[in-house]
Amino acid sequence: MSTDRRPYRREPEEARREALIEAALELVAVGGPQAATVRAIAARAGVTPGLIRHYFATKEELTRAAYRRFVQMLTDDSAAALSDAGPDPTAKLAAFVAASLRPPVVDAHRLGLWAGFLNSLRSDPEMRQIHEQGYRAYRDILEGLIAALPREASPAQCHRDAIACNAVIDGLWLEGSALPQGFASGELQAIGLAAVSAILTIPLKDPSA
Amino acid sequence: MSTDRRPYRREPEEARREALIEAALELVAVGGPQAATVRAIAARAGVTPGLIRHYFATKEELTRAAYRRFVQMLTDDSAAALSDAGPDPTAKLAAFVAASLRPPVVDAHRLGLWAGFLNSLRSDPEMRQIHEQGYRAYRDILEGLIAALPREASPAQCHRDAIACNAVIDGLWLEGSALPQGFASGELQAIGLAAVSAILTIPLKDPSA
DNA sequence: GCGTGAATTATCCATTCGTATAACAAGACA
DNA sequence: TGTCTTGTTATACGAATGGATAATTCACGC
Repeated sequence: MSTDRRPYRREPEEARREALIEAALELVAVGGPQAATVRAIAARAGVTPGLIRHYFATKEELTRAAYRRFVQMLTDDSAAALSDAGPDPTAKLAAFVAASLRPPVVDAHRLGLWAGFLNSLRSDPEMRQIHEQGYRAYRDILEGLIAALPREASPAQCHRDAIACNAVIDGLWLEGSALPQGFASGELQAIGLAAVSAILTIPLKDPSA
Repeated sequence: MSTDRRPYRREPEEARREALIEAALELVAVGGPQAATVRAIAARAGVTPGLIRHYFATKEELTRAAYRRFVQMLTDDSAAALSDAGPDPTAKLAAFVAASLRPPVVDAHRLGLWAGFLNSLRSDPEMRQIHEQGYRAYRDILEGLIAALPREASPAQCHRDAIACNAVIDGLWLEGSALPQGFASGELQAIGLAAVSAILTIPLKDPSA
């Protein structure tokens, strides 16, 4: 009597890793880290729990891979917004700000992911390294855009302005993601562009207008 | 033969509840929600795990009580800053902004707490209610301060300005808490005050200067 | 076609989780 | 001093956790 064993298909390594990472991200986004158990991840990826250990030595390693992919996702979205804009520095900055304040960047799931991973940063140095790398990259892009603007400002002033603009964007992102129905369509972008314009004393045209 | 049972002292109900809530908050702040197990909370509060169920019907109830206390803490700090300032609206707003951008409001533990509770908000409606209550209170205070400023601005404009200023504060709070060594002493407050001044087109004096 | 290596499943294990319940002792009141 | 209430500890239980290992079956090279 052959026992009825679950049928399966062999998949290339990259596809399986990707599916597991994707499943882990979805679970963390919705239910926090404690929802992303080995069994839940496997179920969502359509495999059995044991397979995870075949691709990742430990659950922590899968978590790190998932976080790496999350950070990558963030920077990819930023880069996409930049390449879509024209060569004008002012237009580039406006496009960057606006893209950061609408979906898919503004999204409850992303906020959940971000919060879910946050406390892992304290305990795991490797996670912290992944994090800081992504954060610096984002702020450097913003500082570069600000420095390229046609205005009189010292490098130190540009640095301070970048911090402030980054804060506006982060704060609006936070609130827009946490209370999705709290803002009208386009409201976040309009407020963000106006605030950045005020901080930099340079008018920014809404690229979507 | 009397077994050597752990000696103990009876405490008033409020003290015990408080100690358990405090222990739960500390654990969430440092290690995230998954660190706040019933056993860990009891150990940190200096009692045995069973006692928790004597004061809280379920762990979820303890979690809610802890979150309630956390939100209370936030609003208390804001209120304290307001009462310390003089009657001048401009000075009040400056004090409010500055207080929100220095310890103990800016603090890695607070950020950890906030993130730790965030994903519980989606699943638990009662938690969400506690949350929204606190959030509205905070933003209403800010909007009231802005509306009282000596300047020409419609209520709608005040509302938009409040959102933007709130975003700046939240964003700076976020970054200052996440990277404690990333900013010089007073830098966050200076940047925040400058940004709020620019958004509201009204000069704000640094209250600490 | 057919072995053969490896991807995948199945099963098991020790630990820890939240919760339930019983035993005990501390302190108030007589 | 003695009794009674109840705050507190101790112990146990079932479920779920991450991890380890053995059993299988898919798919590719020959």
